[in-house]
Amino acid sequence: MVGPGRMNIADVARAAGVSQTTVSHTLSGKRPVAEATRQRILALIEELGFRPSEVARSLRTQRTNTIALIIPDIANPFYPELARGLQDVVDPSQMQVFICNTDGLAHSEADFLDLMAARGVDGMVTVSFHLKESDFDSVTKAGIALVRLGDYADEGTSDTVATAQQTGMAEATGYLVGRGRRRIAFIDAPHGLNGLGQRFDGYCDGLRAAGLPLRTDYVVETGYTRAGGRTGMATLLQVEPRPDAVLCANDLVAIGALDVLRDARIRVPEEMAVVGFDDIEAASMVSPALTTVRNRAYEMGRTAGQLLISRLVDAYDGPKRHIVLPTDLVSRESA
Amino acid sequence: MVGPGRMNIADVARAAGVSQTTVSHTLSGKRPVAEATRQRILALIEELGFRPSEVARSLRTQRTNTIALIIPDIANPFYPELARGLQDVVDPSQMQVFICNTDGLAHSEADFLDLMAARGVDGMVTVSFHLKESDFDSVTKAGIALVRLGDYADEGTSDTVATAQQTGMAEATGYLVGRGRRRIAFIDAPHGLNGLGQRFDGYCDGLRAAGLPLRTDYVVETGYTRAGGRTGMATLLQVEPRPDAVLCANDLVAIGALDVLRDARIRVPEEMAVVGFDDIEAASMVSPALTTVRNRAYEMGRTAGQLLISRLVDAYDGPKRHIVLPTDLVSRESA
DNA sequence: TTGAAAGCGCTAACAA
DNA sequence: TTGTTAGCGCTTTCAA
Repeated sequence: MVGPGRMNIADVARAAGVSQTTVSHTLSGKRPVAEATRQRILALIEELGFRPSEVARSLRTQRTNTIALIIPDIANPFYPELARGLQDVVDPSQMQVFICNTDGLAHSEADFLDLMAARGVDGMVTVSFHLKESDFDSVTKAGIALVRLGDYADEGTSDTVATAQQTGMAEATGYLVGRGRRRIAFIDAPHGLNGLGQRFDGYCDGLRAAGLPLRTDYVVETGYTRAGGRTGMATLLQVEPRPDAVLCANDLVAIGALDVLRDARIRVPEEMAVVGFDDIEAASMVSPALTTVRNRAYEMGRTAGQLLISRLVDAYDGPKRHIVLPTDLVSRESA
Repeated sequence: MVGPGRMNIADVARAAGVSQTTVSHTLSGKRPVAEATRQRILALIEELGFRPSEVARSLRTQRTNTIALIIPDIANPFYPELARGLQDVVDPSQMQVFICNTDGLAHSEADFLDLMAARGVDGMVTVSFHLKESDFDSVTKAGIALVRLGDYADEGTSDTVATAQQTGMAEATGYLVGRGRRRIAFIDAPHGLNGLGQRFDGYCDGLRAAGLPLRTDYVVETGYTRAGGRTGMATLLQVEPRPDAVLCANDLVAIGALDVLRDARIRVPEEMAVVGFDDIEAASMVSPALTTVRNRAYEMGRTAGQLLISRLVDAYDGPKRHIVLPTDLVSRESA
């Protein structure tokens, strides 16, 4: 009540003339408390402004009601949506979310896994480029619920949420073919990382379905960024014959590509169709508005949260679940 | 080592044939440990994969090394940048950040303050619309370091970081006047909330400095969103004589305004100049690229983090600091 | 309907 | 250089 630290349950108990046990049960409702006592304690709690320490509670119960969201970068426009989806779903259970930015670094991804386990989070949601199945062993062994996001070959050992990226990109390719495009290029992001080849594979599928050849000079590999898109498009403009359409690894890349096309006064979509991937908020803001493959970030976050909640709150203990969210083509102006 | 829970410091001590104290000091370095013992313990820790429980440590030390970032909505493009700035600064001190979305609801703002205090966070960074000075009493009384973001009249009682919004908007107004605009409108967001009138005040200042009258039919009030910008601009297009420039409460609103202008085939900036506020990432992506007043989200986050670190790590205990970040006009195509 | 007491896993004062 | 022990603030078993 006074003193340096906050007031604790003992202070309340003393003031109410009962034991800590009774105060605890008044708060938790896990055992009946005489109505008069209950009211007295509640009034006192209100008056004193007492809130039990979550830290102490966590130590005792071995539950922290926290979740770690381990992602490359919250400032990348895809992830805030995802984070919000997760938070909205876990919020009613009074669970708080730690957000960890790995910047896609292998070292950092592994470190956060460790750090968050040491913090005693009840669950983790991860988007990782470098971690292998076995890197999660200590996490699952510690009883931490895990949901991995993205595409993984080794689906057996944790819940996963993925997007049908390959199908989505194949559809987008087909869409361009249907619009009469034949010289379809692809601006890709670095491969060799978890699940990132899927978009490229979808592009190949789409070409194959249309009986078009895969031209290696129509495929350029850059970064995930707008700057990458600029570089990639600049490169493609050197190729003869010039492509009449380009699929991009994500929207940021596509927006970079649009920059170059605008400067070069190449009309979109007449001379060059552009298709992105993700449907970040900015996709609808640029002009021409970006035609893109919708990758439901918010839905991914929600779904991951639901998988977590089912285990942490509803005590689901069945087999691992592997959810694949559909994409859909958002047809705007750029293609 | 086995059993249901994780291994603890006692397991390590037993395996090494020393006391917990020695293990603890080997980890913390707070007291010398014989080199041979130290090596043995370190090797054992490595081998067993032991990490001390942060929860137990927090209970003992009364420090959690966590910070709460309480904001309206992480999915609003201004806040991810801010969050990242904060995280980058506190990360080296091994501090983790809880992100809380209030959606600008008074109820929710107050709840998170309470909840995060109960979680024992060492610091808080808040962006609130509704909270008054006194609402933070229990937080500061609990010894939690506090940084409030935005503009406040009651600067005395916590560290604050603000943007020179009023000046920035006045400058933007002057910029338009300098370009020959005389019929300058303003699309505003709801007032009556902390600091939100500053942008409007800056607009008034700018008009006054140029000797232009404030026309009430040139000021429309909508929401903070792109949709709000659409509504606002649609309203302004009804006014006679039609404005030749419009300042917007933020970039999202400005982008909404651009939507309407594009549909109405009104040329920007020739027939109507548009200026936003914030310089979110999308501002440079739209076309015409948005001229806007830069509100350094990342810098705000960084600065807030530095203020926190100075108190939490460097034990600064001097007077409250009130930092005002300058804005600058980012001149692009829309004005 | 209530209380006493143990213990979650650490850290740090005190003792040797 | 190391160990013993108390205790952070709760929850929960056991007992009454």
